[in-house]
Amino acid sequence: MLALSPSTRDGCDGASEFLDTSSCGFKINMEEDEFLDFPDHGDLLDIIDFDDLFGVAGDVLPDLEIDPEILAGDFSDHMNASSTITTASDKTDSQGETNYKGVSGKGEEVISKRDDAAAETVTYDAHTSDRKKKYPSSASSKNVNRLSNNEGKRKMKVDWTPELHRRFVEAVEQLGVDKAVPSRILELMGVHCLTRHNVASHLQKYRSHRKHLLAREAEAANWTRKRHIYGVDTGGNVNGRSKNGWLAPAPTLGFPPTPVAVAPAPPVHHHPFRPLHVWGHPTVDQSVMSHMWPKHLPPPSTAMSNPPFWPVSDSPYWHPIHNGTASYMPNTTTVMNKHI
DNA sequence: CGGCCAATAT
DNA sequence: TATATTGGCC
Repeated sequence: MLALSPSTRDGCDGASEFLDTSSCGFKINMEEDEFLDFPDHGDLLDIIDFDDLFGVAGDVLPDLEIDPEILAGDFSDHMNASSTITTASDKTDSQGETNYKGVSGKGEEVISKRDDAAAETVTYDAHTSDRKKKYPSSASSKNVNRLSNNEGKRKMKVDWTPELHRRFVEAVEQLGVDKAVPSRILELMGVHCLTRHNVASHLQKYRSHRKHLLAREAEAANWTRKRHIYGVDTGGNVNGRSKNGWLAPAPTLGFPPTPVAVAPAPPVHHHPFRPLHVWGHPTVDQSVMSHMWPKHLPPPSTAMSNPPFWPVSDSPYWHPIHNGTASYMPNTTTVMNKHI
């Protein structure tokens, strides 16, 4: 816990300062500290700022099946502690993606998933902020925390927090998925803490996920189509591939055409919520969403549209972005269901 | 510099 | 065991 780093310099500090504030939201975990672990206790909780989360969450909650109790009960406790957290403060600044809260909406995550919460929350670490100050200036932004035991092994593990990832995605979008290269991305992101390698790897992963998603999407489309054509239903097939919740209609991408999505998958049925993860979309989606639902600030199902999540297990934040260059067509994503 | 593969840690 | 992230190599 104390590893915060009095010195705070990993190389990150200086660098990202000017970026925008948000940049700093990321954090790095110390090697493997226990920080992340959320014991049941709630140490983390203390750290975390549910406040923000919940604040917004309110909207979402209703949709979700979260137990209010839990939230209320546990959280309240934390809250006090959370005072420090400034989670939102720092990062929220960004375009207003305040969706973090939305996250909480997920509900499940909050409670059980430590990953997300942890990640995010931790990210902002109260301590850090505290001591470091959240100014955009330098400190705050470290994605990387180095944990050095006394020894000084500063291994930093980059935590690709939602924020960070978001930035990453933005950059990629701007560049165009095809053209996005590590160095550029890095520049765009403005986060100097990261190394080319880091980005490259992430990029790789990102691409990979994207590919998967697209593939999945296509597949789904085909199936649906087939079904439609043949009039046969696949029955419960549902393709057994669902690692975690792949089949679940991702908010992000959902099925494209899905003409008849209705009867497709029996097995999955309508569970309260599919898997627990979420698929957040970084930016684009949001934009899109906004367009779609201009009236209400909060989109219909906010629950899904939260970017805050993590790579909990599958494809949390990886979403398909087409090149952001000019088109924001969510083609795949977003909107597909409308016609249903 | 960019990408991929392999290794390691969680 | 699966996944995420890092490091190294081409």
